[in-house]
Amino acid sequence: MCLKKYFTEGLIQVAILLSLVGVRLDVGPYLPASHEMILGPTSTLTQTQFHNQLDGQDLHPKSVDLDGFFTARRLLGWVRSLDRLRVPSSELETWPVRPEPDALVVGAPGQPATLEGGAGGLEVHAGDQVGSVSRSSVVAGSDYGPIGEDNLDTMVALLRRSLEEEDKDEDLYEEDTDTLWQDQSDRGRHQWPEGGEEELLVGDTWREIWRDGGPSYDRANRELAQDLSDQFASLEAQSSMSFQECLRLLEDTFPFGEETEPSDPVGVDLREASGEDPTPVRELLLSPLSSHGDPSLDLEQQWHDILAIMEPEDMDLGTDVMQSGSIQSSSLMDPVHQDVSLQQAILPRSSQDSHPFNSSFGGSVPLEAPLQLALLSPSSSVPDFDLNLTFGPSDLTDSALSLELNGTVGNPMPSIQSSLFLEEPVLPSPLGSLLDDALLDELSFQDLALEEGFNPTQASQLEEELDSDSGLSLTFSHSPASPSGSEASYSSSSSSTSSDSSVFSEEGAVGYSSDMEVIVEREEGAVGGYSPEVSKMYSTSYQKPGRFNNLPWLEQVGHDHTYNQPRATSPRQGKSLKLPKSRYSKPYKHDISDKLWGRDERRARTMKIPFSNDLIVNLPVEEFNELLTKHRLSETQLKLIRDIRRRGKNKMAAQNCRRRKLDVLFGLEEGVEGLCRHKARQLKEKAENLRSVREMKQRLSGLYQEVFSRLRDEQGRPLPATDYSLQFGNDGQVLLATRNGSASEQNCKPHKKQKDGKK
DNA sequence: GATCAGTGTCATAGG
DNA sequence: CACCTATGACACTGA
Repeated sequence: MCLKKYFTEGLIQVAILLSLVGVRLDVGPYLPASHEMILGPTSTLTQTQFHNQLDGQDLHPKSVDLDGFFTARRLLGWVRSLDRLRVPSSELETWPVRPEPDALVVGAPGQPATLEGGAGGLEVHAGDQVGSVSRSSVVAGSDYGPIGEDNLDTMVALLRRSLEEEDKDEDLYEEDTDTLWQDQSDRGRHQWPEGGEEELLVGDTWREIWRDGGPSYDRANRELAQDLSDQFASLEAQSSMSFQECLRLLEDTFPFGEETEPSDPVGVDLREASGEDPTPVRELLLSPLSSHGDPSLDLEQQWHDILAIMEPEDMDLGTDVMQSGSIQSSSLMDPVHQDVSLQQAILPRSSQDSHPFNSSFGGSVPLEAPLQLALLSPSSSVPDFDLNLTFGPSDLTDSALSLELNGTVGNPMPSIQSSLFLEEPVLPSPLGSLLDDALLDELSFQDLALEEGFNPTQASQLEEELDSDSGLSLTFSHSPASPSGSEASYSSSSSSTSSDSSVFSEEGAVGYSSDMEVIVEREEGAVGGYSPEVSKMYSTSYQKPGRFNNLPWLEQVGHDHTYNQPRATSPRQGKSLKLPKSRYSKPYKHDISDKLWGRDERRARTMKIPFSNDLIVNLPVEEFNELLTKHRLSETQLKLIRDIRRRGKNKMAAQNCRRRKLDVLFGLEEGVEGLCRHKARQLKEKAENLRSVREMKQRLSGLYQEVFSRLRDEQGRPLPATDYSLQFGNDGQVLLATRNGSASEQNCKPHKKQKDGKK
């Protein structure tokens, strides 16, 4: 686990570095599944996983894993956000490196070692000790402005310092890794592509590293640090850098071809590192293609090596994808398409479960993947080796998460930009549209919206996770480590309820079974004992494709647990009414029976019932009776079977009932929303009408004044509007009335003519 | 320890 | 009348 963790951290560092150079990448597939990171590799067999659908972001807010969840979520989101992180080359130009003689923490003048919030854009922490390996983390924060030279200095120095400290622990580390290396080198040997004489030097170098084990690998790490320093130094030396140059730097960085003196304890003098010509050796060791051949081929090879570094166990996979041309060299070389996604290059994956934090960390991750490979499965967990670039993720801050908020040119789904990355929360529809209508109204319908109780804050709070899990649950009913709902509660409570947990008796069908049942279950679970012919016999009338009629302990595997998820097809999705965290969110016919077989399954096994509970519950009554008659069953068994059937059917009925309840509630909610929308529309209409009336009044007032200005009394003097008023008769006549109420017919017709003329 | 949501189960009504 | 479904009520469990 430690090594795995370190590998992940190293991967993060690689991601950071690649991103800093401007290469868009996504290392998501290489990270362990999020729930695995949080709960450990065995989490698929824990109940927490069952309830906390992390990939679906359905973690219960009361979960004790929440902290870890958010930490991992933040970290994962950050790393995946690197997919969108592209530092323009012009920004790289502003990264001069000034050599610092003292390696440790030499922040900017007057700044502490930790440069959080400093003028520079790099945040460097040193000396985080985890186990025996020192770690340092480099965090680029968009809020910090351009990366300052001092900070870069610090980072480079810390890189070296980190490796120095690592040397101190080298003995321990090597001792720990010797065995691993043996294993890894064996595996890695098989997975290196056979290139014969034409193999690139970088491949050879790494092959040696793999074969030689830890020491060489440490050297490689040191060389990597050395190279990084060199690259940063050369960045300083270059006043401008094209993307291709950045790529070349990247290529130079990752071959690890140099062989430093073992006696040189990592801490190569920074001046030397940032010296004038750090590259000759590396150039000598670079692959012939890299310097002479087709640059695209070379780049592919570099990626190939990077893949080998990152995922030696999946080397063949990377090779396959590489060969399939998923890395478009042309696009790599195209400055416009420089955001090459490592994920795209390596393996496509489904949009759902491979992006557990999709909705929270932006939709920039490619969603078009048609293929899902099993990189996230425990069996293909990250290799047990340490990249030794030991940037720690523990120092990642939220500010770092705000990296590259808007620079997502290649974002295929910008609309799903995470609220975490956006200043303004994305309003869910239809509230969002409602607000849109309101806010866009020139009559300041924001007030209206607020009056309606819709404000952006509330609306954003209504935002809800969209994901659902894969629909596949790995809850094994026979596994003691797979509590899986009621069975879990039962198992865990069986000891506490041992008082009434006597061995299955006549009342066993309704009572609680004992610990012995658990034992029986464990022992018999692998046996199953359901005669296949039974299933075959009744398969014509009762067929549930994909079910395991004769392997009841496998029935748990294929169950659809998406009932725990919000209704994906509902327009209510992502809205209020927090009620439905239940299975009733989808039609629940005969394909349920999730967790049905908790107690009853155990009882049935204890009583040696020769067919599955699935059959018992779901067979038509005729076939059910036929089934009973074809087996010699005791009264106790028959009673249990009938109880199982009754309970199973009632359970389904209850679930349907609850689902209907929720449907009613959802319908009401939708009705309320519709009424709200209607009300908003009406209010908007009303406001428009008021505006229209106001406008007409103004026009009328203007006309009124104009008419008055033309009126004259008998002496030809203008009539004061304060003394007279115009009144309009029903017949269209216009009367001039005095303010005291007495109207006069004075100048009636001329006035009318005037008025009409004005019209 | 209280509270809550989810779930299973029972009793009962009704189709 | 048997069977099934629906639903209220209650208990249990984990969070």
